Amino acid sequence: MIDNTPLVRKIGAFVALSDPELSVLASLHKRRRTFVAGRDLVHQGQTEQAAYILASGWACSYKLLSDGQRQIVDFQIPGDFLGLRSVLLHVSDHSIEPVTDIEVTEVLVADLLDAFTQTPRLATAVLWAASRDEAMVVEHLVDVGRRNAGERMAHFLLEFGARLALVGLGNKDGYACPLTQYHLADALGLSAVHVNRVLRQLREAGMVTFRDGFVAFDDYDQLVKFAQFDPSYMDHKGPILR
Amino acid sequence: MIDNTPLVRKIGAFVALSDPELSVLASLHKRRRTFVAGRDLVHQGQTEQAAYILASGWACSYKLLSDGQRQIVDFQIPGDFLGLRSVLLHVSDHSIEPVTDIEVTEVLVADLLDAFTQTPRLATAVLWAASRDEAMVVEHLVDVGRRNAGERMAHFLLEFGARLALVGLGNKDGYACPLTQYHLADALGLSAVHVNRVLRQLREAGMVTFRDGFVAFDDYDQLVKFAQFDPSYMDHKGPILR
DNA sequence: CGTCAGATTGAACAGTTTCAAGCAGCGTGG
DNA sequence: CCACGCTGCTTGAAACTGTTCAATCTGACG
Repeated sequence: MIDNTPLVRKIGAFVALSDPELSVLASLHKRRRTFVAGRDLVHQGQTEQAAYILASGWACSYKLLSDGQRQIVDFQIPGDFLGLRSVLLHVSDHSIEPVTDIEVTEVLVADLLDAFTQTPRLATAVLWAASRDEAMVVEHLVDVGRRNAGERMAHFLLEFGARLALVGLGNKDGYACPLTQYHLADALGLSAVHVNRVLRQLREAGMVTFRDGFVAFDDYDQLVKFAQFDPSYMDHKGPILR
Repeated sequence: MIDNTPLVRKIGAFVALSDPELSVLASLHKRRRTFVAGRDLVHQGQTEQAAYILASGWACSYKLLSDGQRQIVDFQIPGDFLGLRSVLLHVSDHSIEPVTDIEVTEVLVADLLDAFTQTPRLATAVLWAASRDEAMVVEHLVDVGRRNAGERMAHFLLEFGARLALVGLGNKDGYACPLTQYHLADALGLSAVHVNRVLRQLREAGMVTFRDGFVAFDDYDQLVKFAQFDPSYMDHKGPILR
């Protein structure tokens, strides 16, 4: 391994990368930048921006309705792309807010597309990464469309635990979670008041406790059952492309 | 133009394709197959299946919960991929049901990935197509998470009109729509009963009429306003890659 | 010490679901 | 040719889930 950035770890899980491929990948990382929590990096409707790879911290992508409501589409954790879709579609269909202070590395689209020419397997890998992101949005849609508030919250907390576990930031006991109840409300399509009540119910039922920036799974198995959580769509058992 | 399949039309809207690229694209189309309405082509959890490109008819992709509820993630119309994500992730995270009888052409993943090696621009184009699909799922998520039943229905019908217009199957007067009220319910996260009521309200308000397999926009502008519909995320003004 | 973001709780209210019933159209088999 | 069963649509009433409004509380920070 030449490099061991979060992106390499993520993509390497799908495609077994050769040394030349690793160096092309490394050359994509341009400027390193930091953004402070709460100050949007990308605004809905913006054009001509760059994409980023999140190195540390949490961010979220969201859409604002004209009546002021917002829907958080997804949260990003280290190793995830920020704004890749925006850049490909040429206009950002969403905004991106750092949930915490974050560090990112900039990726210029032109460089990314050039890299595809040099190592087409990289294109496949990025397509895979995009598919995986889409799968998460899809699961989120199911959450919001067909689960009640309790199941929705439980499922969300479990899913995030699984995602964080993949990058070494959590396990079946729990994880550090910088989200506010307002973030949860906007992500789950609930009111902040109801989020608070639902969290209390789950806590009193002895399943999860979310407090002081930490999610603690008090009874993981019961929670999995309650949420009908099936992590199979997130499984990846080693490189698929050799 | 060597070829004029729905896929070429779709991808050509993003990448200006050269003749060699067109022929690689044409070589992807293998067996032509048909499936009857209601009989799933792909089942959740299935592995090792092929991807398809829809040539005629409508399909939908959905996820089933263990309690029997279902959430329709998206509907596919001619030119759309079926099961591309499943194939990349190696396991299908969803099922696919033909809404009408459909015709598809099979695409073998191996061929697709080979094609990327021969013409990397094709990889970019497919990545773009996947991003566009993801953008639609995202908008769907906003629908379900933050709009009430009336707005949700109105927005959905408008969005579909716009999508169909892109492939010449609809305009601002309306479009042929083979969906049942049950399909709408499962897509919008509502009960079938409520779908019926909401359709009545929209009809009585003089905005849209959905009857006998046809959506008629009675007052397009009013409906756009009511639904807070902003089609900018679907716009594409000619090839982005030259 | 005052302010502000975030969390918490209660009570009234609204939107949506569920249950129940009935109707229309259509294809099938007796 | 008609009765039957099935799918899809329609409507009303009761029940429930989640929202809104309003108030209070806490800890962090300047």
